[in-house]
Amino acid sequence: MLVNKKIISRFSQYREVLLKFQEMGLSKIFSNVLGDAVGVTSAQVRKDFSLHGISGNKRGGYQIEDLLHELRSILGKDKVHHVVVVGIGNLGRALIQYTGFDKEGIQIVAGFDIDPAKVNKRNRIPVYHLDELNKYVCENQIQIGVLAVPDAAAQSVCNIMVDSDIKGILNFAQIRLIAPEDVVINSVFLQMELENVIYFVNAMENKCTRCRSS
Amino acid sequence: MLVNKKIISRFSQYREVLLKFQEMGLSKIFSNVLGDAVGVTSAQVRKDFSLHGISGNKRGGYQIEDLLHELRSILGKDKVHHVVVVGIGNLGRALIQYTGFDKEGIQIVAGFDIDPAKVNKRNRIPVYHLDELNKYVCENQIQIGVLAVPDAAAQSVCNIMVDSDIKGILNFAQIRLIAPEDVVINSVFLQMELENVIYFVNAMENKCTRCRSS
DNA sequence: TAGATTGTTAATCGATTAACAATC
DNA sequence: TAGATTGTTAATCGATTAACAATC
Repeated sequence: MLVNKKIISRFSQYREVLLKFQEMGLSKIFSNVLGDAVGVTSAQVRKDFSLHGISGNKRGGYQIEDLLHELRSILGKDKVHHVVVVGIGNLGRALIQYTGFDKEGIQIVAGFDIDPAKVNKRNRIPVYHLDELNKYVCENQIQIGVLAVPDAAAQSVCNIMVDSDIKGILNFAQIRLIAPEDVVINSVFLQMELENVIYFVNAMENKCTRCRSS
Repeated sequence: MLVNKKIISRFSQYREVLLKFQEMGLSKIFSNVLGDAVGVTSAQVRKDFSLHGISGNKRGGYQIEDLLHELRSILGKDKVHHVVVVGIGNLGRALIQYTGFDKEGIQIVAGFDIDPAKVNKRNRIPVYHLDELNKYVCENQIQIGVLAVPDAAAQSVCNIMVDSDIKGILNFAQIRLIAPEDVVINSVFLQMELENVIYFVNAMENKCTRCRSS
């Protein structure tokens, strides 16, 4: 499934800004103000909203409360989302220990690993053996999973997750996962992100050298 | 600085595929074969290469060795890049413990934290106090840093990094960092990536419900 | 009403792709 | 030479933006 990350990232930002405006006591907002705050044009704001069936008043702009209500539901913040983390290596452990997701309605409820030594059911967030994933996911109706296993194991673990009826995977392995059409896969390639920085630092350096010498 | 992530991610993939082809004993490759392997058109491949001054032979395709040589230098793999990690929380610790970067010429050489309790100079990768960042970066001519501190501290730590003459930052804090034009900033918003998955799983579910009911 | 803002259509922009002349 | 592939130009596509009619 192909995802348009940009629009959802804009919605996240609209929401953040609107929450701040609301805190400041404002009740309505115009597309150009919101656009400025987020760094997009007013047309973009209006189009984003209109495509999602959100309408304002021709004269009075948009009601912040209405917008936030719609954004809550668009972004799925109207319910708590339970997430499992599969692969309790350094990254997986970091994710289950991070407590910042909770306030955004994302709750990491369990970890899974193939290594029995990592199993620990008495943690704040329990870690189970991978064999228990299917049962746990079914019983707790989990839809979202984070995949943080080594590259070599990623596809087979992905298959297990898909079989367990997980519908969305945030993948940290450096491979393109293959999954059915109806499963959402979003991959974060950390090494590539770092390589990106290196590439552009290099590129910039070369440009400057050229500038100086010319 | 605005980065075109797509092209560099394609270059990374070209490189991976070419390494495999080379291992299989091939010495030349056509744009359509490489394109197929990476999932892009042959025109894309040729354009990417020609824009970077890489040329092939009208009849004989591209020499794999030449391509790899160019890609090495484009991707900065012709030298080892030293990277520091600032902020040794869960994520920062995961990054300095991860050993997979090394084989790609990326070497994490030190961590920094404001908490004296996290300082430990006898680790495989030593952790110093943030106050020592400036000195360390100058002495070791570090250009690249990973920023993994809490959101509230991110901008001020970013400033410290920029002052120390770090030229590229991989940022994990959920804020838009402000930095001089000549500093490359690449941000990974993990929470947003997870929200993305949630959004599209929701969207897909609604679509299916609608399909079924209609 | 006059003025201002939305909602939407048409124009623009950038990136990708198709097509084909050049040429090995 | 005939055939095949590059390198590049023109066409296409999707996303963003400008512009403006509708209307509060």
